[in-house]
Amino acid sequence: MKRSKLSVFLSDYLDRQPLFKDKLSLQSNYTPENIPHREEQIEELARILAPSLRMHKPSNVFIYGKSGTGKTCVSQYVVKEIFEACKKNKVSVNYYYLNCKLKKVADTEYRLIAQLARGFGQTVPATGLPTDEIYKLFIESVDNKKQLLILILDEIDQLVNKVGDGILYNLTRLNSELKNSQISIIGISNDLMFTDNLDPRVKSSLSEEELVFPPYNALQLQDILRERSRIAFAEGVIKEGVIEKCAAYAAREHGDARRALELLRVAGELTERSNVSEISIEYIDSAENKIEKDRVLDIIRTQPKQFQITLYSILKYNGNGKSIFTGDIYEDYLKMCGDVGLKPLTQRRVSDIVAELDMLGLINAKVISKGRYGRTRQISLAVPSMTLPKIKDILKEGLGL
DNA sequence: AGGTATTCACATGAAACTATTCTCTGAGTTAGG
DNA sequence: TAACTCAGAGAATAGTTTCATGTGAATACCTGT
Repeated sequence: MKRSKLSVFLSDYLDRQPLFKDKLSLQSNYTPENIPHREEQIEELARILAPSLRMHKPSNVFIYGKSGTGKTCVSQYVVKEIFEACKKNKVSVNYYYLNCKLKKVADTEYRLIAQLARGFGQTVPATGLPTDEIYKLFIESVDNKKQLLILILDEIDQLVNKVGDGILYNLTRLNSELKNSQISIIGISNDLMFTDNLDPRVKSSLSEEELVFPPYNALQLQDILRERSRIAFAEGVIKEGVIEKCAAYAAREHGDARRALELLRVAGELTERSNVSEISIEYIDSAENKIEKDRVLDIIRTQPKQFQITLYSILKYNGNGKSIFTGDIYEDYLKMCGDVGLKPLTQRRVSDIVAELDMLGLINAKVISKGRYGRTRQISLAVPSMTLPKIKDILKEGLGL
């Protein structure tokens, strides 16, 4: 009697007290109305942006800080407040938030400007037009009335790394093209050294003001977690010490609040799934494992075939404890391409692929010199060995082996 | 022994190429008046 | 004659290839003692 079993399960599920009250508040895109331990930065940013209330162009701001230190959160919060205040006072201020890392949305100059133009009601094709045409469209749509525009560009370091700093130069120059409107830019960067290798002209005009967000320490993380968990979880489902442990884990990782919240959320999900009514410390460990495992498996699954073959070659060598070098991998890669029926890439490209796999954290690839015997990368796997069989399965499936 | 020069096996960079997707334009075609 | 179709030119973009140059240290080769 499968059916009754299932219905028992379902009604059981409904009878049980839910752990979560509002799970959304643990998701990374949630903006809380209260941001603990960032009062200073909020105040500073507000002070910088305040001239906009009088319709004066605020300075451009640059915000630095490691991931999960509340940069996005704070800037969105402050700008939104300013926007509301301006609306109340009938001051024509507008803002637009854009994450420059989003694939296919804002990760090139063309797409960034196109996305902005779209934000102001233009219909812009995804490709086909020259870039300066897009600039014209954007300027047109912004300049049709007198207004102040605050652009929040999140993770611009990624964009500039990819397409160069010309785009920032164009952006700062935009103001001279505008007759009625003015644009202020808030640039957000994870990379603390970002402006160091920037064109000095861009640097001086873009970072008129700078804000640094230090990482949270464990105690601050606890406050954040407690605050959120009050919204997210039902009363009393979190056992003693859970929050502290979450905070400690995340503090170890340069104080990333996002990680801490994710950890708590996944721990909650695991607890719920195993039919337990209280989140205990053990679940945090399994949550951490699960997050890491999911991340790795997901990355591997979504890689192109060429990457998968390369990784598979590395995997095959890994067992015997010998060090592996690019040359070995490439040889094996060629063979595998024959087996799978794919046209092999050049060694140049495979070398880049290995470097990218390293960036993704799937392998460790260190460039070493073997003296007389050349220079190469020393490669080893960087995934926990317990996930290896699963990875093999995914790769075999992806490659049709 | 100590110092310098070679040399290997790739790494790293830059530019050019390929293929795909998409717009715009203008010539040619069609249908209706 | 206005509306429509369709090919061709140009752009953006991602993924590669081609060509060129760089590089760290184990060895080979000197050199003077």
